[in-house]
Amino acid sequence: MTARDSTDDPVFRALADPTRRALLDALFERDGQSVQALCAQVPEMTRFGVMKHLAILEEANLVIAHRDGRSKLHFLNPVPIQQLADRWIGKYARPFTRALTGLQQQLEGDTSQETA
Amino acid sequence: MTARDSTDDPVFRALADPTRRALLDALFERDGQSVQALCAQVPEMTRFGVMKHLAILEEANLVIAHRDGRSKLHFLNPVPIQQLADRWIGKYARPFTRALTGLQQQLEGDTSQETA
DNA sequence: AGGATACGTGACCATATGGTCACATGTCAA
DNA sequence: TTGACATGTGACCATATGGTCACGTATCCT
Repeated sequence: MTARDSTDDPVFRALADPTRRALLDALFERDGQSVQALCAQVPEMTRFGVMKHLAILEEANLVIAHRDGRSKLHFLNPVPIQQLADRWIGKYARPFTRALTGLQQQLEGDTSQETA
Repeated sequence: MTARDSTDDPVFRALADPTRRALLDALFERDGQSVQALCAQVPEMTRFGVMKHLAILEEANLVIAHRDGRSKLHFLNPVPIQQLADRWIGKYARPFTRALTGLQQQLEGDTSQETA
């Protein structure tokens, strides 16, 4: 339920491809790269493939780009990943917290675990 | 580079589907559910579809399952998500840290930003 | 102006993916 | 031991996805 109508679905999907993650890594190393510069870092693929991946990253708002003269510069936007970490991954990546909330629920007499 | 030969690619791919995330959520709410119980929480899909998704989650090690009599019980395994958070997402979800390292590089006279 | 450079678009193809079904297997309980 | 129940398998199909290409447009430099 919470996961299906979530707005960060495009982010999850964008991150699912290793080439796209490689592009993010490249931008992490050096921000504001052009299409060409990014192509050079993914040599096993043509420019068109890279451009498609960049478009997907842009749609997921993971990359922000603007033209500068005849080249287009790409900048990494960490905000969606931040949000993912905050409102989804953190939920699973904190079994510690989870154990605590579970304990707290028991102490407070919460019986939601028993329904169905 | 770092992202492409990464071993948590199956985890990323598994998380890319909203149905799969919904299944994880369901297991988060109540652990150790059978296929049937999980099917009941994804009513828009047949049992076979759910089983396929569960298989993918198992392959990604996000779900651990074992048979119990004539039913198969599924348990959430948060470890892969933990690792994802630790060695990938945290890198982007800490612009604070990043700003600091960037500043440090500048202070140390690091010129890697200028190459190409 | 004119050529070289850099990016954009649409068509196109192969394959991966999501989903369903008929059928088979294993398990419990009367 | 029979039947109902719960899961497993393989084939199968439609579409989404990843990738390439021919061609077009915008920009810079001389």
